[in-house]
Amino acid sequence: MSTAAVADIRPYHHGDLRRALVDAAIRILEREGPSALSLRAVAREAGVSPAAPYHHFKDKGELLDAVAHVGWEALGEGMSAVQGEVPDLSGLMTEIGVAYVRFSQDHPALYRVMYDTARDKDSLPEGMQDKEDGAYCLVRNTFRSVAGPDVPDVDIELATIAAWCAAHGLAEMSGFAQFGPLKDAFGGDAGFLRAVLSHLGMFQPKLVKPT
Amino acid sequence: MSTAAVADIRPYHHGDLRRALVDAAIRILEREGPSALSLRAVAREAGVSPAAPYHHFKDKGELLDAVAHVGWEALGEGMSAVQGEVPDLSGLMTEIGVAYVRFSQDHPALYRVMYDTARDKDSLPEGMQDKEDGAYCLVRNTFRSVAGPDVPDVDIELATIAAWCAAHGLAEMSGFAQFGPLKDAFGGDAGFLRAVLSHLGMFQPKLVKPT
DNA sequence: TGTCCGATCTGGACAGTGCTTAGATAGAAG
DNA sequence: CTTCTATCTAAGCACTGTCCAGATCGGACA
Repeated sequence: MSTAAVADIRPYHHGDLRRALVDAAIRILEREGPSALSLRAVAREAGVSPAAPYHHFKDKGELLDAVAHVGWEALGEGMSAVQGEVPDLSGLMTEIGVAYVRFSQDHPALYRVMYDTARDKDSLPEGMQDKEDGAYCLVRNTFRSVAGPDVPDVDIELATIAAWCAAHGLAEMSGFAQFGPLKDAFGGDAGFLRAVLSHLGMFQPKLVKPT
Repeated sequence: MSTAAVADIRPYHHGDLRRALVDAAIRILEREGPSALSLRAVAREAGVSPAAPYHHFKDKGELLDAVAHVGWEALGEGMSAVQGEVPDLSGLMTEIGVAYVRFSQDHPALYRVMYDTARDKDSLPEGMQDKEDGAYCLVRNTFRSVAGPDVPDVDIELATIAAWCAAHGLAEMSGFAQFGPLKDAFGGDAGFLRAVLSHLGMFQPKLVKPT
């Protein structure tokens, strides 16, 4: 009878359940963390039977893949956003690193899923190196711009890998906020974070090509 | 009747079940990976009822803590072992980093558990900074030896954190071996690994105190 | 317009999980 | 030899991922 409700997203079979499930999963992730993310809970959150997801995803892993993909897109956008805000190229890499770690702090559960699903497949996350606008490409292109044209590609790739490893390690460690030396390091302004990043040679363009 | 069997570790109630459970867990971890590590599977592997572990560990998490602790001890030993093998202090940090990544490659499942159990507690892994011989202390002390006495403690700490983050990030990435640029990077000799480490300023003592 | 088809969703079931409780067992202490 | 206490088992609860038979409904085709 009340089919006229404003946002009663339940017209026929469900409209776009696949999308709704991914959204529901992210909602649970942000609200209760990764340990609460069961397939049944997602179905419950979306107001659907426990077996419904299986008509859109092969299994739970495939749902998580879709969730992770959304995460990679968001991370890529967050990293791209700082590009116009920094005047000198010298500080750009550092700010991209800050944006990366910030994302992992703002969406810790999502960030975890992004790497966990990839780990189960023994391959780098798909969304990470998507097309031209993937987050990985962004870093590599930035290195390419910062470095002179005389720097060979292999060094650019090496630098990108090193920077990515450092940022990822930093992001993981930032979760352990109670630890003495790391306390207050990742909260508030990113001063300490920038200090650690500056200790990592990769984020100083002059070190792109070490002797 | 056959109580005279050589290694029939089942004398009374079980002897030392706690230890046996941790060993069984690690065995499962190395054989089938983290996803197969259920408490019931551990009990099965140890030849004991599913409820038996609860007399030695509050819950599954506490068992994993014990497993992780064994892992941290092994990692610390692995990192310490290279100390006598490198003549110059300059290369020592790099070799410690290599030892760290190597451990994560040799025991990927155990390595994952070591960080996962810590993450649930929002604090750095306990075993990591144990006593004087913890792995973290080893790195800090090495930095202390490499750097001159004029380098303040805060910079040593900063360098240790940065190095740890970089090594951890590298260890995590080394699992994604299928990725183009990383392919062959972590296998065989550690040449590529050393190259990436050298790109990370932290592993070059001269960079301990950046301007 | 009416009928059927195929995609979508439900209800129920199965094995496996973490964990609890009540009771059995056996080593040690009296 | 009895008793006590730590250890272990059996049975069961709520939950999970996954599959299956059947219900439902939108759209295509007549």
